[in-house]
Amino acid sequence: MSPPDPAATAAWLARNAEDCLPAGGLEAKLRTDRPLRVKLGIDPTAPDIHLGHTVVLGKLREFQDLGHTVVLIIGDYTARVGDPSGRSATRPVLSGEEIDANARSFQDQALRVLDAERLEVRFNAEWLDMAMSELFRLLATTTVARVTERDDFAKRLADGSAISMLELLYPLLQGYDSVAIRADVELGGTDQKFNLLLGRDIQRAYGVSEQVILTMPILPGTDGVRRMSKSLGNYVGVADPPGEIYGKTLSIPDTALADWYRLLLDRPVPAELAPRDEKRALARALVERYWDEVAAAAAEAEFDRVFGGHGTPSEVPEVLFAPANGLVHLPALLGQAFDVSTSEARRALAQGGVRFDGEQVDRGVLDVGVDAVDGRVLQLGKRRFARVRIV
RNA sequence: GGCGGGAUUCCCGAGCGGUCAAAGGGGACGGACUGUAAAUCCGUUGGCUCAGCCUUCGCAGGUUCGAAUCCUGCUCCCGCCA
Repeated sequence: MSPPDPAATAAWLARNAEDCLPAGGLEAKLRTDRPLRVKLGIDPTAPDIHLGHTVVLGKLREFQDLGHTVVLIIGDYTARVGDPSGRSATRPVLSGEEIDANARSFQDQALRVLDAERLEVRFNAEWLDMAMSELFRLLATTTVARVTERDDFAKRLADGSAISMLELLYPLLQGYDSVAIRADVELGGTDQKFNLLLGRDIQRAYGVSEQVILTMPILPGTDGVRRMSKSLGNYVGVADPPGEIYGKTLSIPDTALADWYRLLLDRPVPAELAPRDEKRALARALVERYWDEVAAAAAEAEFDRVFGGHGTPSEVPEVLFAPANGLVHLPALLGQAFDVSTSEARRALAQGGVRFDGEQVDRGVLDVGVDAVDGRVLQLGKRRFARVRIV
């Protein structure tokens, strides 16, 4: 990338970003002709990295490849305090060990996208565990009106729902991170726009050079509607096995295809492909990225066999079953094989959702002879398989 | 400090003494269909020794033949006025 032209480089970096503010800011930073410090804050409560994260991580990687330094901030201090934003159950306070383990796991996975060179990992307990006098100084940098401008705060305020003090504080703490590490650029999803901008104000108040903010669009999850997130269960993890990445990708609605192509592969949907192949190509590309070509081809072949050809997977777990007086009680067998309740198993049977070697069990049948099941592949629905071994 | 609102099955949310395992939506699951784990349509969605039985409606008691629904006391949450 030499000799780099700052204007062109800035435009290239911002090409698929939602916002890059202030205008001309990134170009000016690049003109300083030194490695920039590019910040991303992460929350160590949910350690698994999914494709949604990779949109931002991929952008960080571009900065790295241009010679800049990525500073990953692990929000260990804030996690230790616990976020009371509603339903305390969803956000348990984590112990130090858990946070450390999560942070490590996050780093491992992040390295599937990031370059270990030019990477600095910092924990914000390093500077946030401050004296109260210093906290006061931080709090004095901003007003309530300023913070409650934030979209979601404004909305909640308007309809009379709860906002905790700590939530109000979060943007300030995040902004202080930027002061502490002297961030030149901070990345985030579009939902972070307010916090990132506030970071600039706080940096200014501390007499530090203000960061440029760059926000990336939010990747829709496998449901095609809501943002990809672990808690919504609509995510594809970068550490998922090839078959999972492939299958989950094929399950996205067609309407999400364009976003996935643009945000994950940085290219438009190939116009020459048939609708079905557009998605298969995407799924293959993603498996290749996190595994390799061999795994991608294998995942596709496996998928075609199991779902297209209604075959059984090449590898299925085995379940050992001890029949009572020569008969196999199917609800019991299903419960043992797939950890479903008896009632659930009965329902599946009543709905024709149980098969042996692909052959549907007649509805209403609850018991079968040993010979009818031993060594055969039991299937529940489309996705759960187990080879039965009578003992 | 005062006043008011609320806690329901995975989630949201109806219910206001029996017809309630509890409407509706979401999600999930199953079936059909198909180019896919897409879309669409249909069905299911507390547990069990399953035409019956058992356990659920914040917690603990009480009233009643009978309570998610009424009363009392707790616990927690939320808003408003100071």
